Amino acid sequence: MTTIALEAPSVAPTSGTCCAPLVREAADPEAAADLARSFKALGDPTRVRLLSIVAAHDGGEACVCDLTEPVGLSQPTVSHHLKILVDAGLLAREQRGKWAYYSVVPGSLDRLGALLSEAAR
Amino acid sequence: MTTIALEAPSVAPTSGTCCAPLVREAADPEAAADLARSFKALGDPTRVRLLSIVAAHDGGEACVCDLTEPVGLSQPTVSHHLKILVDAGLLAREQRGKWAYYSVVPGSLDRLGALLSEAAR
DNA sequence: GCAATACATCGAAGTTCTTCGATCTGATAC
DNA sequence: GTATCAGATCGAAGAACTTCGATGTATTGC
Repeated sequence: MTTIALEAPSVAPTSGTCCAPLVREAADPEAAADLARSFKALGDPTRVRLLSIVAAHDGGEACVCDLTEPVGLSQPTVSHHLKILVDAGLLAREQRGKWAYYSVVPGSLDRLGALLSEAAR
Repeated sequence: MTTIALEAPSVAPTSGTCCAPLVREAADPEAAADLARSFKALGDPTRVRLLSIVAAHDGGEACVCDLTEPVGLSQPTVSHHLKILVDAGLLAREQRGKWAYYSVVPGSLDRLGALLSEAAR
């Protein structure tokens, strides 16, 4: 029998749930919703690119003005996507002066990846 | 500098791309779209639950009739979600008699998880 | 104080997604 | 053959998402 314990994100700052089963018996709806929220944040090409660009940027951080041109979208749209990534716990935002610096939350992608790999066993 | 090579899914049956960078320099749009497609399939609570239930089911497979009641949705809706999971390369479909049996594609979740974990380094 | 810059927030328009009932396709059984 | 059952496919209705220009909010600089 496939007994796979997939932890809930805990990636999301607001998420209190932890260690909920994904593929144990029948993944309770709440844990499934938590997981889906995290994956939905990665389910848009623009957001994957933003994550990528931020991670590859000097110092591992970038401000909005660094990001609008590479993805070819307006500033409000980029801000919107960044907010979604922050809410998902994948990016961190730090205001310094009039700039907002975004960086990848250490371990956040790793944690999501571990959930999937663990689920596959 | 954060130099993260994130391979393209290759999880999707139709996907020909492989070994595209996610967070190397600025994730090319095509690779980002490929990745986003895979994650979008996991970006819905119902689909996470379906995946979970299938994996936890006896023999690691289940037919549609086993799935409608647990998720509390109509048969067309469940079929629709299953198709999305199959298209994403996460589930396999096998017709036996008048039943269609769905099972988790071995290694598919693992592969996605590895992409994320690798991207986190 | 005022002007300018960086960014967030606010509608609104267009698109996509989720869901359903109704219908169609195959396979089994008679 | 016909009836029945499992499941896919087909619109359609409603919700959610993506995107934008316009506006609001801080912060810097004069």
